[in-house]
Amino acid sequence: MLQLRDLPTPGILGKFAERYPDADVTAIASFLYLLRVATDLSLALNTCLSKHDLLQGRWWVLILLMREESTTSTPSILADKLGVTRATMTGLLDGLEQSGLVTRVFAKEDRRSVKIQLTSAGQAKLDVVMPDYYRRLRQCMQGLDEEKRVQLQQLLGLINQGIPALI
Amino acid sequence: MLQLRDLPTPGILGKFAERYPDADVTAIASFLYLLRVATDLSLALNTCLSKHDLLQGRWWVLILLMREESTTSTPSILADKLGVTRATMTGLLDGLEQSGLVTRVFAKEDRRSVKIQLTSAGQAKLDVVMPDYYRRLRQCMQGLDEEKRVQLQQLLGLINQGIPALI
DNA sequence: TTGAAATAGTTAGGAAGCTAACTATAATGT
DNA sequence: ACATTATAGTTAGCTTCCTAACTATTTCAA
Repeated sequence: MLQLRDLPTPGILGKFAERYPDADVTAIASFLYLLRVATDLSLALNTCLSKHDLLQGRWWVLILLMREESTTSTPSILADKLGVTRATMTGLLDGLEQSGLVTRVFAKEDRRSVKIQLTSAGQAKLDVVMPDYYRRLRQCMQGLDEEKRVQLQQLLGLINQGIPALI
Repeated sequence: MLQLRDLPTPGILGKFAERYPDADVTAIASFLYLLRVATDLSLALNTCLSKHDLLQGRWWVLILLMREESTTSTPSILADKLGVTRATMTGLLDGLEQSGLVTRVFAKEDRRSVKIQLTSAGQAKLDVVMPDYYRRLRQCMQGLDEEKRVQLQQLLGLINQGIPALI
């Protein structure tokens, strides 16, 4: 995502704002810091997951399956929910199937389709990973009380509304 | 980064919190929403940049060069500032050099080293891209007044302090 | 009812990141 | 002085994402 380690100093922002009058320095600073913190969170999450032989893509697939009453879904639904292409989902499922965490079951009602089923090994994997992840996340966020968490979500909501303007 | 489109509903979070008592539902919701908004911002930024035949990696390199008084740097310094490996930087610079936006100049004082120089075409590219980017970013962030921007940065700072606990 | 269009999943090939190994040069320490 | 170590940059091969093209099946419409 945002690899940039070297966020602009006020001095640099000022210099750029001089050449480019459209620059809104506090908007830029907030935007870059948001991307930076989110990137660091995502990297930390990956580090945490890789201790359990998982990365975000495969981990999310397991969680999406566990959300279902039947612990079952299809590649295309999973792809939509995860925001990846079906081609990418094929690869993720290949990996998970090889590790024995999910199985492909051919559907009878629509022979184009495949059901993806969380295996007991997959559920067992989640039962190890999730408590670890939740414990760490609780610690990570303990600096924000409930009020601040609500505040943060409101501010993020405002930015979210602005995203279409960026495209 | 976070591809997940389908953020957990309160109901799903409750179900998971039942099975995994370590879950802190407001922490999880804030964390996921932060990752989600940041991901959407990053995707939107890429969309904006790709209209100018750039992606984030190469664009940041141009900006880092422009920050320098001499519009000059070296691959390893650029790699450090961008948070990528030197191998990745080699690839980015290959692309930028092919497009004529930077040049490699062999250094006399240390013959292991190469100076990377922003070309006038590179500067011209920035002079087109940056105003567009700044204009869009201003619009995107206009829902937050100065006070809210400060608040956001403070909240992000608190989360940032917690990141080591996640690793 | 059968030809066209839509849908599910996979495969092939490309982009951009990574690590590890390599070459060349410089710095260091005995 | 010269062997060792460190540094600068590149190359090679891996991963994981993407798009586009493909196969198989189902749906729809004249």
